[in-house]
Amino acid sequence: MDTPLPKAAPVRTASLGKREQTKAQNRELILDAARQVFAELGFGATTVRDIIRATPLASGTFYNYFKSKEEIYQAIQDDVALAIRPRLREERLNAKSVEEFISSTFRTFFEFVSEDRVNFQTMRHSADTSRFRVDTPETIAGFAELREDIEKAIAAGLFPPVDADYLMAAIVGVAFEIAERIAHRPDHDPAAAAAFATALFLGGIRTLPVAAPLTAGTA
Amino acid sequence: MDTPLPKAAPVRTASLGKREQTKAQNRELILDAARQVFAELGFGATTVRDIIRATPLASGTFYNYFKSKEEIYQAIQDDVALAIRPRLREERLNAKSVEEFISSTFRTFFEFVSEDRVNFQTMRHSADTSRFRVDTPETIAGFAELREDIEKAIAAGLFPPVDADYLMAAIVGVAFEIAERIAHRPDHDPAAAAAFATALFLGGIRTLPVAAPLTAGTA
DNA sequence: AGCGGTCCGTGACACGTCGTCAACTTTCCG
DNA sequence: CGGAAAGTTGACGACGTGTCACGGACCGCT
Repeated sequence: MDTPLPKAAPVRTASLGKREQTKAQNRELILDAARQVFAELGFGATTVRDIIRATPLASGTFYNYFKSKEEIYQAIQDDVALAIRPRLREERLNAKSVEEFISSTFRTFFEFVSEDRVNFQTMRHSADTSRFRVDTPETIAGFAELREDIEKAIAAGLFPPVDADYLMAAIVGVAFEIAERIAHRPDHDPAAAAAFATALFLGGIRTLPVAAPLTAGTA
Repeated sequence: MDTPLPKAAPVRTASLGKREQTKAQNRELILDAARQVFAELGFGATTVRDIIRATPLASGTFYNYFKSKEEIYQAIQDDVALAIRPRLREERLNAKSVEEFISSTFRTFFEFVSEDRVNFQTMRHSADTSRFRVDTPETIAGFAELREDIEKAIAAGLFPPVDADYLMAAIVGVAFEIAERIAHRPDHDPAAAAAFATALFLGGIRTLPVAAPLTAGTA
Protein backbone atom coordinates (compact mmCIF):
# COMPACT_ATOMS: atom_id res chain seq x y z
CA MET A 1 0.00 0.00 0.00
CA ASP A 2 3.02 2.29 0.34
CA THR A 3 5.12 3.37 -2.61
CA PRO A 4 4.79 0.55 -5.16
CA LEU A 5 8.58 0.26 -5.44
CA PRO A 6 9.00 -0.56 -9.15
CA LYS A 7 10.35 -4.03 -8.54
CA ALA A 8 13.52 -3.27 -6.69
CA ALA A 9 15.20 -4.97 -3.77
CA PRO A 10 13.18 -7.71 -2.00
CA VAL A 11 14.26 -6.00 1.17
CA ARG A 12 14.83 -8.13 4.25
CA THR A 13 14.17 -5.12 6.44
CA ALA A 14 10.69 -4.14 7.57
CA SER A 15 8.83 -7.23 6.39
CA LEU A 16 10.84 -10.34 7.13
CA GLY A 17 9.51 -12.40 4.31
CA LYS A 18 6.02 -13.67 3.83
CA ARG A 19 6.68 -16.83 5.81
CA GLU A 20 7.60 -15.05 9.05
CA GLN A 21 4.88 -12.54 8.49
CA THR A 22 1.93 -14.90 8.34
CA LYS A 23 3.44 -16.87 11.17
CA ALA A 24 3.37 -13.88 13.46
CA GLN A 25 -0.04 -12.94 12.16
CA ASN A 26 -1.51 -16.37 12.80
CA ARG A 27 -0.11 -16.39 16.29
CA GLU A 28 -1.79 -13.09 17.05
CA LEU A 29 -4.98 -14.31 15.40
CA ILE A 30 -5.08 -17.33 17.68
CA LEU A 31 -4.11 -15.36 20.79
CA ASP A 32 -6.78 -12.75 20.16
CA ALA A 33 -9.41 -15.40 19.61
CA ALA A 34 -8.31 -17.17 22.77
CA ARG A 35 -8.48 -13.99 24.86
CA GLN A 36 -11.99 -13.38 23.64
CA VAL A 37 -13.24 -16.93 24.12
CA PHE A 38 -11.67 -17.30 27.56
CA ALA A 39 -13.30 -14.06 28.64
CA GLU A 40 -16.64 -15.25 27.33
CA LEU A 41 -16.72 -18.86 28.46
CA GLY A 42 -14.16 -18.97 31.23
CA PHE A 43 -11.16 -21.26 31.23
CA GLY A 44 -12.87 -24.52 32.12
CA ALA A 45 -15.63 -24.36 29.51
CA THR A 46 -13.35 -23.28 26.69
CA THR A 47 -12.10 -25.88 24.22
CA VAL A 48 -9.30 -25.63 21.70
CA ARG A 49 -12.00 -26.05 19.06
CA ASP A 50 -13.85 -23.01 20.37
CA ILE A 51 -10.72 -20.96 19.98
CA ILE A 52 -9.89 -22.17 16.51
CA ARG A 53 -13.49 -21.74 15.43
CA ALA A 54 -13.20 -18.04 16.29
CA THR A 55 -10.45 -17.94 13.70
CA PRO A 56 -10.27 -18.54 9.93
CA LEU A 57 -7.72 -21.30 10.52
CA ALA A 58 -7.97 -25.08 10.60
CA SER A 59 -7.84 -27.07 13.80
CA GLY A 60 -4.45 -28.61 13.12
CA THR A 61 -2.87 -25.19 12.81
CA PHE A 62 -3.49 -24.44 16.47
CA TYR A 63 -1.04 -27.13 17.45
CA ASN A 64 1.71 -25.57 15.36
CA TYR A 65 1.62 -22.66 17.78
CA PHE A 66 0.52 -24.04 21.15
CA LYS A 67 0.52 -27.50 22.67
CA SER A 68 -2.77 -27.20 24.51
CA LYS A 69 -5.39 -24.98 26.04
CA GLU A 70 -3.24 -24.72 29.14
CA GLU A 71 -0.25 -23.52 27.21
CA ILE A 72 -2.03 -20.74 25.36
CA TYR A 73 -3.63 -19.62 28.60
CA GLN A 74 -0.19 -19.47 30.15
CA ALA A 75 1.07 -17.47 27.21
CA ILE A 76 -1.70 -14.95 27.73
CA GLN A 77 -1.09 -14.73 31.45
CA ASP A 78 2.62 -14.42 30.92
CA ASP A 79 2.08 -11.43 28.66
CA VAL A 80 0.23 -9.75 31.49
CA ALA A 81 2.83 -10.65 34.07
CA LEU A 82 5.56 -9.49 31.73
CA ALA A 83 3.89 -6.11 31.45
CA ILE A 84 3.66 -5.47 35.17
CA ARG A 85 6.71 -7.19 36.57
CA PRO A 86 9.33 -4.61 35.55
CA ARG A 87 7.19 -1.76 36.82
CA LEU A 88 6.79 -3.40 40.20
CA ARG A 89 10.45 -4.22 40.46
CA GLU A 90 11.57 -0.72 39.58
CA GLU A 91 9.34 0.87 42.17
CA ARG A 92 10.51 -1.53 44.85
CA LEU A 93 14.16 -0.98 44.08
CA ASN A 94 13.67 2.77 44.29
CA ALA A 95 11.90 2.47 47.61
CA LYS A 96 13.63 4.43 50.37
CA SER A 97 11.47 3.08 53.19
CA VAL A 98 9.14 0.28 54.19
CA GLU A 99 6.26 2.60 53.41
CA GLU A 100 7.38 3.19 49.87
CA PHE A 101 8.16 -0.45 49.28
CA ILE A 102 4.75 -1.65 50.38
CA SER A 103 2.55 1.14 49.14
CA SER A 104 4.06 1.29 45.67
CA THR A 105 3.69 -2.45 45.32
CA PHE A 106 -0.01 -2.42 46.12
CA ARG A 107 -0.78 0.78 44.28
CA THR A 108 0.82 -0.36 41.07
CA PHE A 109 -0.69 -3.81 41.23
CA PHE A 110 -4.24 -2.65 41.93
CA GLU A 111 -4.11 0.04 39.29
CA PHE A 112 -2.91 -2.45 36.78
CA VAL A 113 -5.52 -5.10 37.40
CA SER A 114 -8.36 -2.63 37.57
CA GLU A 115 -7.45 -1.65 34.02
CA ASP A 116 -6.96 -5.17 32.83
CA ARG A 117 -10.43 -6.10 31.67
CA VAL A 118 -9.76 -9.33 29.80
CA ASN A 119 -7.92 -11.19 32.45
CA PHE A 120 -10.32 -10.50 35.25
CA GLN A 121 -13.31 -11.26 33.09
CA THR A 122 -11.91 -14.74 32.66
CA MET A 123 -11.51 -15.25 36.37
CA ARG A 124 -15.00 -14.01 36.99
CA HIS A 125 -16.75 -16.46 34.71
CA SER A 126 -15.42 -19.40 36.58
CA ALA A 127 -16.63 -17.64 39.68
CA ASP A 128 -20.17 -18.87 39.19
CA THR A 129 -19.36 -22.02 41.06
CA SER A 130 -15.63 -22.10 41.42
CA ARG A 131 -12.75 -19.74 41.04
CA PHE A 132 -9.24 -20.49 40.12
CA ARG A 133 -5.92 -18.80 39.70
CA VAL A 134 -3.23 -19.95 37.34
CA ASP A 135 0.33 -19.23 38.31
CA THR A 136 2.42 -19.25 35.18
CA PRO A 137 6.22 -19.45 35.13
CA GLU A 138 6.33 -15.71 34.63
CA THR A 139 4.02 -15.11 37.58
CA ILE A 140 6.02 -17.43 39.78
CA ALA A 141 9.19 -15.67 38.75
CA GLY A 142 7.52 -12.44 39.77
CA PHE A 143 6.83 -13.89 43.21
CA ALA A 144 10.43 -15.01 43.52
CA GLU A 145 11.54 -11.54 42.54
CA LEU A 146 9.40 -10.03 45.23
CA ARG A 147 10.96 -12.35 47.78
CA GLU A 148 14.44 -11.40 46.61
CA ASP A 149 13.62 -7.74 46.86
CA ILE A 150 12.38 -8.29 50.39
CA GLU A 151 15.61 -10.07 51.24
CA LYS A 152 17.58 -7.19 49.77
CA ALA A 153 15.53 -4.73 51.77
CA ILE A 154 16.27 -6.71 54.89
CA ALA A 155 19.98 -6.78 54.09
CA ALA A 156 19.87 -3.02 53.55
CA GLY A 157 18.30 -2.57 56.95
CA LEU A 158 15.08 -1.27 55.47
CA PHE A 159 13.04 -4.18 56.81
CA PRO A 160 13.42 -6.03 60.08
CA PRO A 161 14.79 -9.56 59.57
CA VAL A 162 11.46 -11.27 59.00
CA ASP A 163 10.66 -14.48 57.16
CA ALA A 164 10.87 -13.21 53.59
CA ASP A 165 9.05 -16.20 52.19
CA TYR A 166 6.03 -15.76 54.43
CA LEU A 167 6.01 -12.02 53.92
CA MET A 168 6.03 -12.50 50.18
CA ALA A 169 3.18 -14.98 50.47
CA ALA A 170 1.20 -12.57 52.62
CA ILE A 171 1.65 -9.71 50.16
CA VAL A 172 0.69 -11.92 47.23
CA GLY A 173 -2.31 -13.36 49.03
CA VAL A 174 -3.65 -9.98 50.04
CA ALA A 175 -2.96 -8.50 46.62
CA PHE A 176 -4.87 -11.16 44.70
CA GLU A 177 -7.70 -11.53 47.14
CA ILE A 178 -8.36 -7.82 47.41
CA ALA A 179 -7.99 -7.43 43.66
CA GLU A 180 -10.86 -9.84 43.39
CA ARG A 181 -12.96 -7.75 45.76
CA ILE A 182 -12.19 -4.60 43.79
CA ALA A 183 -13.54 -6.25 40.68
CA HIS A 184 -16.72 -7.23 42.51
CA ARG A 185 -17.46 -3.78 43.82
CA PRO A 186 -19.56 -1.23 41.97
CA ASP A 187 -16.95 1.52 42.33
CA HIS A 188 -13.55 0.18 41.40
CA ASP A 189 -11.26 2.15 43.64
CA PRO A 190 -7.71 0.84 43.45
CA ALA A 191 -6.36 3.76 45.45
CA ALA A 192 -8.56 3.03 48.46
CA ALA A 193 -7.72 -0.65 48.30
CA ALA A 194 -4.02 0.16 48.15
CA ALA A 195 -4.37 2.46 51.15
CA PHE A 196 -6.07 -0.31 53.07
CA ALA A 197 -3.50 -2.98 52.26
CA THR A 198 -0.60 -0.63 52.92
CA ALA A 199 -1.91 0.40 56.32
CA LEU A 200 -2.46 -3.22 57.22
CA PHE A 201 1.10 -4.18 56.43
CA LEU A 202 2.62 -1.12 58.04
CA GLY A 203 0.76 -0.96 61.30
CA GLY A 204 -1.74 -3.80 61.50
CA ILE A 205 -5.47 -3.70 61.95
CA ARG A 206 -5.52 -0.91 64.48
CA THR A 207 -4.06 1.56 62.04
CA LEU A 208 -6.36 0.74 59.14
CA PRO A 209 -8.22 3.65 57.59
CA VAL A 210 -11.77 3.96 58.85
CA ALA A 211 -14.28 2.60 56.37
CA ALA A 212 -16.70 4.78 54.54
CA PRO A 213 -19.94 4.35 56.49
CA LEU A 214 -21.85 3.23 53.36
CA THR A 215 -20.48 -0.28 53.52
CA ALA A 216 -23.73 -1.54 54.98
CA GLY A 217 -23.51 -4.99 53.42
CA THR A 218 -27.00 -6.45 53.72
CA ALA A 219 -29.84 -4.72 51.89
CA MET B 1 -23.29 -60.59 61.00
CA ASP B 2 -24.98 -59.82 64.29
CA THR B 3 -27.59 -62.06 65.90
CA PRO B 4 -29.29 -63.86 63.00
CA LEU B 5 -32.75 -62.87 64.27
CA PRO B 6 -34.82 -65.95 63.36
CA LYS B 7 -36.95 -64.13 60.80
CA ALA B 8 -38.58 -61.56 62.96
CA ALA B 9 -39.27 -57.91 62.39
CA PRO B 10 -37.69 -56.37 59.25
CA VAL B 11 -36.77 -53.53 61.54
CA ARG B 12 -36.69 -50.04 60.09
CA THR B 13 -34.26 -48.97 62.78
CA ALA B 14 -30.49 -49.27 62.41
CA SER B 15 -30.47 -50.37 58.77
CA LEU B 16 -32.95 -48.32 56.82
CA GLY B 17 -33.77 -50.92 54.24
CA LYS B 18 -31.49 -52.36 51.65
CA ARG B 19 -32.34 -49.66 49.14
CA GLU B 20 -31.14 -46.79 51.32
CA GLN B 21 -28.21 -48.82 52.46
CA THR B 22 -26.63 -49.49 49.08
CA LYS B 23 -27.44 -45.97 48.09
CA ALA B 24 -25.37 -44.56 50.91
CA GLN B 25 -22.73 -47.17 50.28
CA ASN B 26 -22.44 -46.34 46.60
CA ARG B 27 -22.18 -42.68 47.37
CA GLU B 28 -19.30 -43.30 49.73
CA LEU B 29 -17.73 -45.66 47.20
CA ILE B 30 -17.77 -42.95 44.56
CA LEU B 31 -16.61 -40.22 46.92
CA ASP B 32 -13.71 -42.31 48.17
CA ALA B 33 -12.65 -43.15 44.64
CA ALA B 34 -12.90 -39.50 43.66
CA ARG B 35 -10.79 -38.36 46.60
CA GLN B 36 -8.12 -40.84 45.66
CA VAL B 37 -8.13 -40.07 41.95
CA PHE B 38 -8.16 -36.30 42.47
CA ALA B 39 -5.20 -36.61 44.81
CA GLU B 40 -3.34 -38.71 42.28
CA LEU B 41 -4.12 -36.93 39.03
CA GLY B 42 -5.14 -33.48 40.14
CA PHE B 43 -8.46 -31.90 39.29
CA GLY B 44 -7.81 -30.97 35.69
CA ALA B 45 -6.52 -34.35 34.53
CA THR B 46 -9.21 -36.36 36.27
CA THR B 47 -12.20 -37.59 34.26
CA VAL B 48 -15.49 -38.94 35.49
CA ARG B 49 -14.47 -42.21 33.84
CA ASP B 50 -11.31 -42.35 35.92
CA ILE B 51 -13.38 -42.05 39.06
CA ILE B 52 -15.92 -44.64 38.08
CA ARG B 53 -13.19 -47.01 36.95
CA ALA B 54 -11.79 -46.93 40.49
CA THR B 55 -15.12 -48.33 41.55
CA PRO B 56 -17.03 -51.56 40.86
CA LEU B 57 -19.92 -49.53 39.43
CA ALA B 58 -20.99 -48.71 35.90
CA SER B 59 -20.50 -45.31 34.32
CA GLY B 60 -24.17 -44.42 34.28
CA THR B 61 -24.43 -44.87 38.02
CA PHE B 62 -22.13 -41.94 38.66
CA TYR B 63 -24.73 -39.59 37.29
CA ASN B 64 -27.34 -40.85 39.72
CA TYR B 65 -25.22 -39.32 42.46
CA PHE B 66 -23.41 -36.34 40.96
CA LYS B 67 -24.00 -34.22 37.90
CA SER B 68 -20.37 -33.75 36.94
CA LYS B 69 -16.75 -33.77 37.98
CA GLU B 70 -17.21 -30.25 39.28
CA GLU B 71 -20.08 -31.21 41.49
CA ILE B 72 -18.37 -34.13 43.16
CA TYR B 73 -15.30 -32.00 43.72
CA GLN B 74 -17.49 -29.41 45.37
CA ALA B 75 -19.06 -32.07 47.55
CA ILE B 76 -15.63 -33.13 48.73
CA GLN B 77 -14.52 -29.58 49.40
CA ASP B 78 -17.75 -28.82 51.16
CA ASP B 79 -17.16 -31.70 53.54
CA VAL B 80 -13.85 -30.15 54.46
CA ALA B 81 -15.30 -26.69 54.85
CA LEU B 82 -18.13 -28.09 56.90
CA ALA B 83 -15.65 -29.65 59.28
CA ILE B 84 -13.70 -26.50 59.97
CA ARG B 85 -16.31 -23.76 59.74
CA PRO B 86 -18.02 -24.32 63.10
CA ARG B 87 -14.69 -24.53 64.87
CA LEU B 88 -13.53 -21.26 63.42
CA ARG B 89 -16.80 -19.56 64.18
CA GLU B 90 -16.89 -20.71 67.78
CA GLU B 91 -13.38 -19.49 68.46
CA ARG B 92 -14.10 -16.12 66.92
CA LEU B 93 -17.30 -15.65 68.87
CA ASN B 94 -15.49 -16.42 72.10
CA ALA B 95 -12.74 -13.96 71.28
CA LYS B 96 -12.38 -11.26 73.91
CA SER B 97 -9.88 -9.16 72.01
CA VAL B 98 -8.49 -8.47 68.55
CA GLU B 99 -5.57 -10.69 69.43
CA GLU B 100 -7.76 -13.66 70.23
CA PHE B 101 -9.93 -13.13 67.20
CA ILE B 102 -7.03 -13.08 64.76
CA SER B 103 -4.71 -15.58 66.33
CA SER B 104 -7.35 -18.24 66.90
CA THR B 105 -8.50 -17.90 63.31
CA PHE B 106 -5.05 -18.45 61.89
CA ARG B 107 -4.02 -21.12 64.36
CA THR B 108 -7.10 -23.23 63.81
CA PHE B 109 -6.95 -22.88 60.06
CA PHE B 110 -3.28 -23.73 59.70
CA GLU B 111 -3.52 -26.68 62.05
CA PHE B 112 -6.45 -28.00 60.14
CA VAL B 113 -4.94 -27.80 56.69
CA SER B 114 -1.59 -29.18 57.79
CA GLU B 115 -3.47 -32.30 58.87
CA ASP B 116 -5.63 -32.48 55.80
CA ARG B 117 -3.51 -34.57 53.47
CA VAL B 118 -5.99 -35.37 50.71
CA ASN B 119 -7.12 -31.91 49.90
CA PHE B 120 -3.70 -30.37 49.68
CA GLN B 121 -2.36 -33.22 47.61
CA THR B 122 -4.95 -32.35 45.03
CA MET B 123 -3.95 -28.72 44.95
CA ARG B 124 -0.32 -29.65 44.64
CA HIS B 125 -0.66 -31.78 41.55
CA SER B 126 -2.08 -28.94 39.55
CA ALA B 127 0.83 -26.93 40.85
CA ASP B 128 3.18 -28.35 38.24
CA THR B 129 2.18 -25.68 35.82
CA SER B 130 -0.82 -24.02 37.31
CA ARG B 131 -2.54 -23.85 40.63
CA PHE B 132 -6.13 -23.28 41.35
CA ARG B 133 -8.48 -22.86 44.19
CA VAL B 134 -12.11 -23.81 44.11
CA ASP B 135 -14.46 -21.84 46.27
CA THR B 136 -17.52 -23.95 46.93
CA PRO B 137 -20.80 -22.61 48.29
CA GLU B 138 -19.78 -23.82 51.72
CA THR B 139 -16.42 -22.08 51.48
CA ILE B 140 -18.02 -18.87 50.32
CA ALA B 141 -20.49 -19.06 53.16
CA GLY B 142 -17.52 -19.43 55.48
CA PHE B 143 -16.03 -16.23 54.08
CA ALA B 144 -19.33 -14.43 54.54
CA GLU B 145 -19.46 -15.68 58.10
CA LEU B 146 -16.01 -14.30 58.76
CA ARG B 147 -17.09 -10.94 57.44
CA GLU B 148 -20.17 -10.98 59.63
CA ASP B 149 -18.08 -11.82 62.66
CA ILE B 150 -15.79 -8.93 61.86
CA GLU B 151 -18.78 -6.64 61.61
CA LYS B 152 -20.03 -7.90 64.95
CA ALA B 153 -16.63 -7.34 66.46
CA ILE B 154 -16.67 -3.78 65.14
CA ALA B 155 -20.13 -3.21 66.56
CA ALA B 156 -18.94 -4.54 69.89
CA GLY B 157 -16.06 -2.09 69.86
CA LEU B 158 -13.51 -4.87 69.64
CA PHE B 159 -12.26 -3.73 66.24
CA PRO B 160 -11.90 -0.24 64.91
CA PRO B 161 -14.50 0.54 62.24
CA VAL B 162 -12.53 -0.77 59.26
CA ASP B 163 -13.74 -2.03 55.91
CA ALA B 164 -14.95 -5.49 56.95
CA ASP B 165 -15.03 -6.75 53.40
CA TYR B 166 -11.42 -5.89 52.69
CA LEU B 167 -10.29 -7.18 56.06
CA MET B 168 -12.02 -10.47 55.42
CA ALA B 169 -10.37 -10.66 52.01
CA ALA B 170 -6.97 -9.93 53.51
CA ILE B 171 -7.35 -12.63 56.14
CA VAL B 172 -8.52 -15.16 53.59
CA GLY B 173 -5.78 -14.27 51.15
CA VAL B 174 -3.03 -14.55 53.74
CA ALA B 175 -4.51 -17.74 55.18
CA PHE B 176 -4.62 -19.59 51.87
CA GLU B 177 -1.37 -18.29 50.50
CA ILE B 178 0.61 -19.08 53.62
CA ALA B 179 -1.11 -22.46 53.94
CA GLU B 180 0.34 -23.19 50.54
CA ARG B 181 3.82 -22.24 51.71
CA ILE B 182 3.47 -24.43 54.77
CA ALA B 183 2.75 -27.39 52.54
CA HIS B 184 5.84 -26.62 50.45
CA ARG B 185 8.22 -26.44 53.37
CA PRO B 186 10.13 -29.40 54.73
CA ASP B 187 9.05 -28.76 58.31
CA HIS B 188 5.34 -28.11 58.43
CA ASP B 189 5.02 -25.69 61.29
CA PRO B 190 1.50 -24.32 61.54
CA ALA B 191 2.20 -22.64 64.86
CA ALA B 192 5.04 -20.54 63.48
CA ALA B 193 2.97 -19.60 60.46
CA ALA B 194 0.08 -18.58 62.70
CA ALA B 195 2.41 -16.48 64.83
CA PHE B 196 3.65 -14.73 61.72
CA ALA B 197 0.22 -13.99 60.30
CA THR B 198 -1.13 -12.87 63.65
CA ALA B 199 1.73 -10.47 64.26
CA LEU B 200 1.28 -9.05 60.78
CA PHE B 201 -2.37 -8.30 61.33
CA LEU B 202 -1.93 -6.97 64.83
CA GLY B 203 1.02 -4.70 64.39
CA GLY B 204 2.23 -4.77 60.80
CA ILE B 205 5.59 -5.70 59.39
CA ARG B 206 7.63 -4.01 62.05
CA THR B 207 6.26 -6.26 64.75
CA LEU B 208 6.74 -9.52 62.91
CA PRO B 209 8.70 -12.22 64.70
CA VAL B 210 12.30 -12.41 63.59
CA ALA B 211 12.92 -15.24 61.18
CA ALA B 212 15.00 -18.23 62.08
CA PRO B 213 18.36 -17.52 60.45
CA LEU B 214 18.33 -20.83 58.54
CA THR B 215 15.99 -19.55 55.85
CA ALA B 216 18.86 -19.24 53.41
CA GLY B 217 16.79 -19.87 50.28
CA THR B 218 19.36 -20.61 47.56
CA ALA B 219 21.61 -23.65 47.95
C1' DA C 1 12.28 -16.55 -14.75
C1' DG C 2 12.34 -21.37 -13.37
C1' DC C 3 13.01 -25.07 -10.21
C1' DG C 4 13.78 -28.16 -6.18
C1' DG C 5 13.38 -28.08 -1.17
C1' DT C 6 11.20 -26.78 2.72
C1' DC C 7 7.72 -24.98 5.53
C1' DC C 8 3.31 -25.06 7.18
C1' DG C 9 -1.87 -24.98 6.71
C1' DT C 10 -5.47 -28.46 6.13
C1' DG C 11 -9.06 -31.57 7.46
C1' DA C 12 -9.92 -36.38 8.09
C1' DC C 13 -8.94 -39.94 11.44
C1' DA C 14 -8.55 -42.97 15.58
C1' DC C 15 -9.30 -42.66 20.16
C1' DG C 16 -11.37 -41.26 24.43
C1' DT C 17 -14.92 -38.83 27.25
C1' DC C 18 -19.46 -37.08 27.85
C1' DG C 19 -24.23 -37.53 29.39
C1' DT C 20 -28.38 -40.27 28.15
C1' DC C 21 -31.52 -43.97 27.98
C1' DA C 22 -34.00 -48.38 27.23
C1' DA C 23 -33.61 -52.75 29.21
C1' DC C 24 -32.85 -55.35 33.13
C1' DT C 25 -32.35 -56.58 38.12
C1' DT C 26 -33.41 -55.92 42.82
C1' DT C 27 -36.12 -54.29 46.53
C1' DC C 28 -40.37 -52.97 48.45
C1' DC C 29 -44.91 -53.70 50.13
C1' DG C 30 -49.66 -55.18 49.89
C1' DC D 1 -46.32 -64.42 45.79
C1' DG D 2 -46.70 -60.63 42.36
C1' DG D 3 -46.79 -56.03 40.55
C1' DA D 4 -44.74 -51.45 40.96
C1' DA D 5 -40.99 -48.52 41.96
C1' DA D 6 -36.22 -47.62 42.34
C1' DG D 7 -31.77 -48.07 40.73
C1' DT D 8 -27.98 -50.23 37.85
C1' DT D 9 -26.07 -51.32 33.61
C1' DG D 10 -23.50 -50.69 29.33
C1' DA D 11 -24.16 -49.33 24.68
C1' DC D 12 -24.85 -45.17 21.97
C1' DG D 13 -24.46 -40.62 19.41
C1' DA D 14 -22.24 -36.36 19.87
C1' DC D 15 -18.18 -34.06 20.55
C1' DG D 16 -13.22 -32.87 21.74
C1' DT D 17 -8.37 -34.37 21.36
C1' DG D 18 -3.92 -34.62 19.15
C1' DT D 19 -1.80 -36.53 14.88
C1' DC D 20 -0.46 -37.01 10.23
C1' DA D 21 -0.26 -37.61 5.17
C1' DC D 22 -1.25 -34.50 1.79
C1' DG D 23 -0.78 -30.43 -1.02
C1' DG D 24 0.05 -25.65 -2.04
C1' DA D 25 2.69 -21.57 -1.23
C1' DC D 26 7.21 -19.47 -0.32
C1' DC D 27 12.22 -19.35 -0.42
C1' DG D 28 16.78 -19.27 -2.35
C1' DC D 29 19.57 -20.64 -5.93
C1' DT D 30 20.91 -21.07 -10.65
